[in-house]
Formats: sequence, structure tokens, C-alpha cells
Amino acid sequence: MCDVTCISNGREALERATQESFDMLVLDIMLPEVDGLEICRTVRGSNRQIPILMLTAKSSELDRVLGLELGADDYMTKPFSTLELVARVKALLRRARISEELESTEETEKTIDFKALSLDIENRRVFIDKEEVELTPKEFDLLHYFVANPGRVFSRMQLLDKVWGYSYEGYHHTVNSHINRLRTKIEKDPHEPEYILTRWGVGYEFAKRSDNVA
Amino acid sequence: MCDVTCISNGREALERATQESFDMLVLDIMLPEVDGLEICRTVRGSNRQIPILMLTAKSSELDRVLGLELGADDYMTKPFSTLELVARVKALLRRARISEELESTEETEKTIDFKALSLDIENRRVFIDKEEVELTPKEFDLLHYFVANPGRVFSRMQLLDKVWGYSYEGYHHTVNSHINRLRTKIEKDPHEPEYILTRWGVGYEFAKRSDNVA
DNA sequence: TTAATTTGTTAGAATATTGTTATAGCGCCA
DNA sequence: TGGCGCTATAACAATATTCTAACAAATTAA
Repeated sequence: MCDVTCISNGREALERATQESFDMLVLDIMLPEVDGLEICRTVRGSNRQIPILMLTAKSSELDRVLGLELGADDYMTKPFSTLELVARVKALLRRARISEELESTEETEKTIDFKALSLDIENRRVFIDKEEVELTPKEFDLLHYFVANPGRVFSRMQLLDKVWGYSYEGYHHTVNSHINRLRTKIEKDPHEPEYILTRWGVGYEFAKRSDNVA
Repeated sequence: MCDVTCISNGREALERATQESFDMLVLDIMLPEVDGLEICRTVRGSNRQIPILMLTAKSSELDRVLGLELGADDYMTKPFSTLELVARVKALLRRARISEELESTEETEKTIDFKALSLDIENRRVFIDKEEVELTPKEFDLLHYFVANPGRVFSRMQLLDKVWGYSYEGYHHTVNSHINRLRTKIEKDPHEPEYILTRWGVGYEFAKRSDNVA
């Protein structure tokens, strides 16, 4: 589907970015020896049109503006979810018109339907029986992840990793809260959930299509 | 399959962890001379990307560790089962993409089938003749262990050690209870068990495939 | 800036699981 | 066959997990 090269050293990254031919760069700012800003500046200085996505730890405006003025095409602040990272990478590649293969795969579908539920991925809207339901950003991300993976069981930890981008335990209650809020919005009876099922002692699962819940 | 080095002294562990090249570290907090937190901090400080799994005795300790955010990749509180430890070690190695050899072995299989029984390891589901059976977490762990070791006889003590992670005697009745509950769920006739067999005066055994029980 | 919304946290209630106990049943051996 | 010890069953108590709701913090919008 696509080749990824990971380089954790700034100097090496700079060398290879200027010498080899990549389709895009995802740069962290904090890197040993040479930082991401420097790499971005240098690569842009050698007038190459390659898309660049900058990652920053701090959300201060300064970092954002700096990154953009140096010629980065997009930026993300940590923590972020893999869902969002993939979405942005795809968006950049699409803009650069070199992603025919990517386009033709999985996430090309604009809407996902499941029973009475219908997700408009592009516009981040959700309908139940044609009736729109208002979801917050995180609620939508969570539901989107579930709907895209029906029948699979996820621990709170995995959900944190995939939807939130956190890699530490200790935020389980956060997942609980969001699940509960989601349920009150999309389930007819949150006590007997039809979509987001509890896997006691394990985590949660989005119902399989074949499940015939009476 | 893999080489394991056990070091019970903190100082020695720290020295070797920084000088030698390990694929991952499993650190206990309580260690003589230098504790696990210190080792984790030092190793991470020398910007090495090696996966680290921390073990803590009390869950109150876990909170403290998490607060420090020393950069361990995963945490476990005692007691834990070897099953879980192995699962987490594998997960970390997989994430670190240095476990090709491990991947190709036993637990690559996503499902284990045995007669009418079918286990979906990933999603912790159990089916009998395509019909799903709901098991509690411990029941699943127990069955999983049995199914993975057909034809071997285990004492209650061994089961406690492998499935529960307990290392004390005196919980034999606990094993009994779980075996009984499991049998009522998966055996057609719990009086004439087809899968989990009683070895009088010894323990239990999961039936071998070759056993043709009438 | 303030106000509104979203997100994260906490505490207690509700619920499921797990561990314990008591009793009945069964297999082994004299 | 009868007694003893091991195992099975069921009811109960303890523990752990999940749910709910209200609150606080953080983010976003006005």
C-alpha cells in the first residue's frame, strides 16, 4: 500500500530527505542533532514541492506559525489519533495528486450504514433513521472507529491509542464517559445497547452486522 | 525462540541494560540497590527506543508510576498470569517490529478449533457448533490455557500459577468453582465431560484430539 | 475578554464476576 | 459394602468492573 521510512535522528533524516525521493515528509520538531524546523527549512530551500506534515508537542501558536511559514503544508499537535494522522496524510497526498492507489482502497466510501445508523464521513454527520444526531468531535471519532471495525473487541487502552492517540494507561474513565455519552445519543435504550456492546472485563465492541438482537 | 536474561540486582541490571543490546526490558520496581524506576529513567534518558514493561506490586504504586510518566511502554500490576505477561511482551515486541520469529509461531493463529469448540483468541469469543457462548474473563483464560495444551494434565496448583498468576496454595476450591462453571457452559453433559476431564487425585486435563469419547 | 461547548475527572450506585463455604455425590481402597 | 477423601454443585459473600450523573477543566467561539 505504501512504504514508510522511519528515522529518529535529525541529521540522518535531513540527509536522506534531500538525497532520496519521498512522496511526503512527516516531521517531528524535537529531534536529536538537527530539529524538524531546520529540516523543513532546508528541504523547502532546495525548492522541492514535496508535502510536509509537521508534528509538535506544544500547542503554542508560535510553533504553528513557524512551521507554516517555513513551508509545511499541515501541522498536528500531540497527542493525536492514528485516525487523524492517516486522514491528514491522505489529504496531503491527494492534494499532491500522487495517491491513486490509496484513493481506491478502504476509506474511499463516503458513508457507512449500519442498521438504522448512517455516518457521513466527509461531513462528519450522523443520522438515525434519517434523523440527524449531533455529536461532538471526539464522539464522532469514537463512533467512526467503532463502525469501521464491527465485531472486533477493543480494550479501553486500545481505544485510547487509536482514537485519542494516547499511549499510556490511566485514562480509562475518559473512555467510559465518552462511551456513555455516545450511548445516550445513539442507543434507544442505553441499558440494552444495540450498537456499542460491553465486553465485561475486556472492553467494548461494535455489534456485528449478523447479530440479530431481538 | 528467544533468549531471556534474569538479573535480580538493580545496579547490575542498569549496567547491562545500558551496555548490552536487549530487544526489550521487563522491570520490577522493587530491586536491591537501584530500583526499576531509576533504570527506566536512565535508559530512556539515553534516548534508546527499547520497549519497557514495568511490573508493580500494588495498584497504588501504579498510580505513582503513571504520574511520573517515565516512558515505559506498558505496565502490569501483580499478581498477573503468565498468559497475560506473554501476551503483553509479544504485543510490545510486535509494536517494535522486531519479532518476526515470534510472530511465525504458535500464537499467530487467530482461532483455535477443537471438535465442536472454536476460540477466537483476538476477540475472546467462544463458539460451540457456531453458536456463541458467553464466558467471563477468567473462564475464557482458563479455557484458553486448556485448549492451548490439550492432553496435558495440570494440578490445581499449576492452573492457579499459569492462569491466575497466584503462587500460593490454598485456592484449590477456586479452581474447582471455575472448572464447574466452565463445564456447565461448554459441556453438553457436565457429568460426562467431553473437553475438561477430571484426573482423580491429580487435577484436570483437556481432552486430546485423538480421544474418541463415545 | 466572556460565554458556550466539549472534554476530562470524580464519586457513588448498580451490576457482574470471582472467591468462599457448606453440603451432597462419587471413586477408591480395605 | 462402608468409610474416607476428593470432587461437584449450589448458594452466598466479597470483590471488581461498569454505569450514571454531576462537576471541573480545557477548549472553542463570539
